[in-house]
Amino acid sequence: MGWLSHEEDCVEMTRTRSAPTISQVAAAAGVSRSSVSRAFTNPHLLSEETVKNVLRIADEIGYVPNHTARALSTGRYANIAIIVPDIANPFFPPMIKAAQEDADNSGFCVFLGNSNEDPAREDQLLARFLGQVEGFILVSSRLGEQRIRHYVERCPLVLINRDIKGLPRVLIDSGPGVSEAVHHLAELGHKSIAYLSGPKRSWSNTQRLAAVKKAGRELDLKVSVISTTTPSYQAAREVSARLINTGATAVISFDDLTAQGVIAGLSDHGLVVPRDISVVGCDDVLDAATHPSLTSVSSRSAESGRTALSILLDFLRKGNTGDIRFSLDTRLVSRETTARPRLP
Amino acid sequence: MGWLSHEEDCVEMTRTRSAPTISQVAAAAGVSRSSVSRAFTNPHLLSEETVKNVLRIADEIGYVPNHTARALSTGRYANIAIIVPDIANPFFPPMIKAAQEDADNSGFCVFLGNSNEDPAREDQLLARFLGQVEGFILVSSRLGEQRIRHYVERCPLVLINRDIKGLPRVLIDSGPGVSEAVHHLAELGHKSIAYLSGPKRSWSNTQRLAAVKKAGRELDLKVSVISTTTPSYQAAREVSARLINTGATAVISFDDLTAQGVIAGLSDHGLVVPRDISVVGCDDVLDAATHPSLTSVSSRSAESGRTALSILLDFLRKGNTGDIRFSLDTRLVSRETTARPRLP
DNA sequence: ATGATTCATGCAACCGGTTGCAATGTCAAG
DNA sequence: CTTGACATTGCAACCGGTTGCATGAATCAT
Repeated sequence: MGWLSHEEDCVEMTRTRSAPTISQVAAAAGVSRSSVSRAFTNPHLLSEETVKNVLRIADEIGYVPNHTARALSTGRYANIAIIVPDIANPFFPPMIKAAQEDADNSGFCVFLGNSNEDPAREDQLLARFLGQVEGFILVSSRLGEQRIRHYVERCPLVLINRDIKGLPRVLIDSGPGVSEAVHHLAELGHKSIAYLSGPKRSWSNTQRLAAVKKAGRELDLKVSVISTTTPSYQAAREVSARLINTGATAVISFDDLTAQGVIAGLSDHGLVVPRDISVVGCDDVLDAATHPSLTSVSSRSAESGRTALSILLDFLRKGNTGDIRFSLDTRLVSRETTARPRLP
Repeated sequence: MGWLSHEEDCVEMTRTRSAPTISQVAAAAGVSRSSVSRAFTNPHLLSEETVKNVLRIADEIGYVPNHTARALSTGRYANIAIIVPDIANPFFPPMIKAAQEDADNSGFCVFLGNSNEDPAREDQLLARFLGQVEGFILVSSRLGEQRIRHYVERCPLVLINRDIKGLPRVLIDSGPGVSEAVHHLAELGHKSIAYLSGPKRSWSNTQRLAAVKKAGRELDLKVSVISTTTPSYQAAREVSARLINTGATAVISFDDLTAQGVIAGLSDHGLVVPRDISVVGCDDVLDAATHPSLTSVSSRSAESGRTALSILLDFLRKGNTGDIRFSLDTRLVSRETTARPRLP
């Protein structure tokens, strides 16, 4: 490991040759800059011959229209930004990937911002992107509503998993899936379950907690709630004692990561999943790739990205608005971490 | 699920108010545009009083310098682009996250491109970003060497996991880590191990296979090689019978995903990891987040991102560099899926 | 032949900043 | 009282495109 220098064949990175400009093409082709411009953007305004000629020369010189200059004069940046709390959280990549792919197909480039769950950083990112994008997708934003509204005045913006009236938003509604999970547990014979809570201020957490409580009430189950400091694997692992003390025979955890933490924590106390305790995750980011494979509430993360992007592009094209609130429901994916409770 | 419209409180997204410009600030402050510009970029050229005054007025009006306009006139875009084959592959997000974070701290915005393993798409992305970035990080590029060199002439570029002479590149060398894994198994007392192979033509697979064989030879272990059709969880799960037939008491698998498949497959045959068979993964994308937590060869994906970024920024600041080939070695992260073999 | 249309192209202003250079003012040294 | 050095500020050109309007030529109807 280290820095190696090869003297042989030092092609290396030299100072970058500056790109050919529209003027150079114009000069070489013997036409005005306008004509070159039009050859690229409005060829129907020019004679076929001129267009062909200009394009040929441009190609020879290696000219490519400068995105930035074009953006400045037209105001159409052909860029959008996606800001997420944590790229490394497996919940987000499928979403980013889907949105990015669709943006790409519409000729848009996408900026990616990682707020690290920090509102100040998120704010800074927004500000930095503001002058060079046509729109934002803000995922699970931690930013205050006032700040968000501030940015909306300047630039179109679509929220994912944040519910603010009047702003276009896509919400993954854990309700149905979580409710289904509770029913699933009840059917297996569980009487007492626990919910391992995520970040207090998170919209998803609120949703999930409410759904667990509601379904628990309807089915006459005992529902205990356990909180962690942060929704991490380690934090979840460490609350297992409290979890066991509740007497619950099944746990629904805020997300898949914490669910895995729970499984490890239970194991630390000699308990085996699902024999001794059943565990359900949320988001289904692991597919079936763990053993035992995790029963989880599917999150449709990719679809949310696609949907948000299409709302954004629709707005950019048609100016259409209205109070858009798109809700994606979820369902339970039943796998190997849930089973009948042990007989007492 | 579906589109809901609330008539009440339709704040909605209205046509965007255009941002205040430098001229407006200049007028309001009674100074020239140059002075406003300098108040933001070279305050030391102005009297303290003027600076204070301009900034105050700018703040009142809500003026923020336009990134695009600035980029056009200075040529400093303060943007870079990262292009990866597949965002959803858990190997990449930590890398992207690390690079993005450092870029952020240096005032750079980052574009993210997803080539979907498709050279043509990758080429298109490069072209599209070209006019608005100061540099590229190209990860596991699938592009032909000629095309890459073509772009390097136009714009600084750093490669990750692609070895082209003369271009700055960061390579993750699985050799040491895999070798360490073999030693680890040998120390535990294993005499016969297996390598579950990944894609035949993959550079990483070749490297890993070679390292296993070499270390096995040195330590006088029996090494069996098992191939799968594709390196998926399911495929790995399905070869467990063949695996068991080799008589190996430990397996090193191409990556973490297939390692998990192996664990599940062994379980299908009533074997428990690590009691009956030890398993080692590669890339360490799961952290400790599974149970039992996976012993794996760390890939240092985040570090590779950080390193590539710092090479790029160094170049942007200081200019010329030599032929940089930065190699990151790997090491074994020993966790819970490896143990002494059962006594025969 | 003539005025009206249409087509192809160029001119010049503009997008919103930055920056080299010149102009003006201030102050201290000679 | 000059003179020169230095600090402040404005002027105007420039970055690389786009686009409304004007121009001139060719086509067409009358």
